[in-house]
Amino acid sequence: MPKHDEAEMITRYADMFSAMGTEPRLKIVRLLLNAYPEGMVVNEIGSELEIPNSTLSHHLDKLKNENLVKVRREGTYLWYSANADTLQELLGFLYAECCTRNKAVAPQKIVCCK
Amino acid sequence: MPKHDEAEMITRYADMFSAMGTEPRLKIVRLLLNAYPEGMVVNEIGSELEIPNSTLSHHLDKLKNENLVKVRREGTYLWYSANADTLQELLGFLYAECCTRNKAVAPQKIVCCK
DNA sequence: CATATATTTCGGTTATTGTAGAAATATAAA
DNA sequence: TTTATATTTCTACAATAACCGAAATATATG
Repeated sequence: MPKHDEAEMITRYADMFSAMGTEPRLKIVRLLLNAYPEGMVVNEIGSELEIPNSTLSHHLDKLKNENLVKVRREGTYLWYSANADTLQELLGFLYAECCTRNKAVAPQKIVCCK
Repeated sequence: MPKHDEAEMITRYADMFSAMGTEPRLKIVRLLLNAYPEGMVVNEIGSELEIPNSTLSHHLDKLKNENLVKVRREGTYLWYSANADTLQELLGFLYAECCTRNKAVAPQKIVCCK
């Protein structure tokens, strides 16, 4: 991989981790994974997690910027859902770093026997 | 799981993600995974990544606080190494969220065929 | 003990982020 | 068009975090 591409890659994954690196946002992602693949309406997320509208909108925006969630409009409502492709990338990155590229963690400790 | 334990768990994983959620720190973790299990001396990390001493010390402290790295002293030198147990936990958490507890991502997309 | 090297702590600045009330926009329905 | 509901944007503030030079501390060695 060319050097600047790798640098961009690191930046991108760092930004993804950062987006998940806050209690409210990690809760949002978990909630949306539970509701996968349909997702949830903003208002439902907000009342479930007790986050004010403007704050929630800000967090959703951050997650959307990192492609960790998707949005679709259905009439008046915006449905947010987890973006499985990006989560797969993130998980794949971490797995590769820990288990493949280096042998720090044994794959079977992740995949089975838990 | 009792409710407050789950809340603490979320906070803990959010903090871990946050610790990895910065370009210099993600680079440090990658570097230490490459050097696993021996690890690297602070100065070597700093010159490899071109991070000033005081800044590096600050980042290492954050990673240490989240147990993502370990330190041991050997004479004058401090050897930092990746903490495989914690990385395994983090990877396991993400895997469980995406692949087990919910079925957003298929396990085989992570483990093989990459 | 004096000196040298490794690493952290201190101090301060700047930048970023989380938070949320109030106002604005978007869509639907009456 | 008016009204109602959903969601975002605006604005501002407080808190946190990144950054790094300089000074302090720790350990080894002459």
